[in-house]
Amino acid sequence: MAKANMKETIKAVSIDLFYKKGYFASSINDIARASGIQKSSIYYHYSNKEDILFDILKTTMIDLDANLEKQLKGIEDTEERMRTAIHSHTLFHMERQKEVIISDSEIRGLTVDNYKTIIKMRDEYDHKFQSIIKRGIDEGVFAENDYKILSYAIITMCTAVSIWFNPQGRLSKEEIAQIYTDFNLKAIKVENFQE
Amino acid sequence: MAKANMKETIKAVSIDLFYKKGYFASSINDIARASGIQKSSIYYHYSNKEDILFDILKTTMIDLDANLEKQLKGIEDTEERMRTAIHSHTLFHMERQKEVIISDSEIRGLTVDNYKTIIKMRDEYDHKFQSIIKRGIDEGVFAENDYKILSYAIITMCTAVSIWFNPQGRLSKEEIAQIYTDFNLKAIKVENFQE
DNA sequence: GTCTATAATAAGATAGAC
DNA sequence: GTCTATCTTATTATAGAC
Repeated sequence: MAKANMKETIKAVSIDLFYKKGYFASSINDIARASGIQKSSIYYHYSNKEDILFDILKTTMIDLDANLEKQLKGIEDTEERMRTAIHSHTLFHMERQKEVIISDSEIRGLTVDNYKTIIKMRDEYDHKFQSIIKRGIDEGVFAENDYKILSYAIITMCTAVSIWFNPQGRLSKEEIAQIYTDFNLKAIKVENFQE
Repeated sequence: MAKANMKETIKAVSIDLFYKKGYFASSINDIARASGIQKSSIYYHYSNKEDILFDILKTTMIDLDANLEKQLKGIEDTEERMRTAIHSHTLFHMERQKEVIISDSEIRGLTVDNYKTIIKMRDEYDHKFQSIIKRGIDEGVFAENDYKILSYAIITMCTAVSIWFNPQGRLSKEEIAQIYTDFNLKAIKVENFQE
């Protein structure tokens, strides 16, 4: 943590603190000390505490969405798009564990305008999952069901991997993402040869 | 909110505030004003702020577990036990929406001993799901898979219903619990007549 | 770009009267 | 069981020097 880019240092340190202690329990002083500067110096880089939180939440959402778009690019088949979306979402929530946990637990720390910005980005992201599920049901590859409820169910399950995932655990990120993808695909697909 | 039982009033008011604003963002003063008393009077009923949080988290875990045990009582068949466990867990997370959201987002507000108490209760509860899944796999009713990962996946999905559930929404609690139960059962069952 | 010093406020908690 | 008054400390944020 040299002084190469202090703003990035402050951000990285804040991600660490907000993840461990929570946003409200972390003070500007905590962030300053962990960054190796005085608390007043924080205000040269960020206009206030909320600004740091907003920066974290915004870049996380941008990266999450960019990640999804990149993975989906060129894939046409609906089932394959669903597999890819679930896999990419799950993997991201293990790769960026700290930031996504902050994103999910600290949105209340934002004032109205910033809050609306993040919620809007999130809604647009969620909508992409809903479109795929809806199309799958229309095409008859996915079983008839309430596509909104299905999207909430799948997204929240794959988001929550960030809560229990342990980088030192038995299974690799890739293995877990694969189990999650198979699990959800099996649950939404039409059953072919059944009773 | 009469003065029938001020301790219960304080608790109910705190559930409301912690749910809306978060534990750290809610002050003793906020709780006092919403309860209709002065902030010093809070300390007659609770020894400190954390004590209120702990009371909420503890009773929620006790009720959650009691609810599961009550529903499972007398059911022997593994698939039926799994259905019941998922259904009861999901329903509880809609019935007690505010408290479970606090439980999931504010455990960090507890000091070490209290934290350990809640985590232990939670682990014991989770273990009951793991046992059912493990037995189902051993019996050949559920598909071969990592039973721990499956338990995390299912529990976190059904827990997260509390985040998006809207009491004024299109579907009833019962309908949602049914969709969730069917979804997860389909995902873990062995496929019988497949390719 | 970072420092020291300080303002302004709000927090959790206690003492003691009624 | 609830009140008023107060202690102590921590917080976010700003002013101005270097």
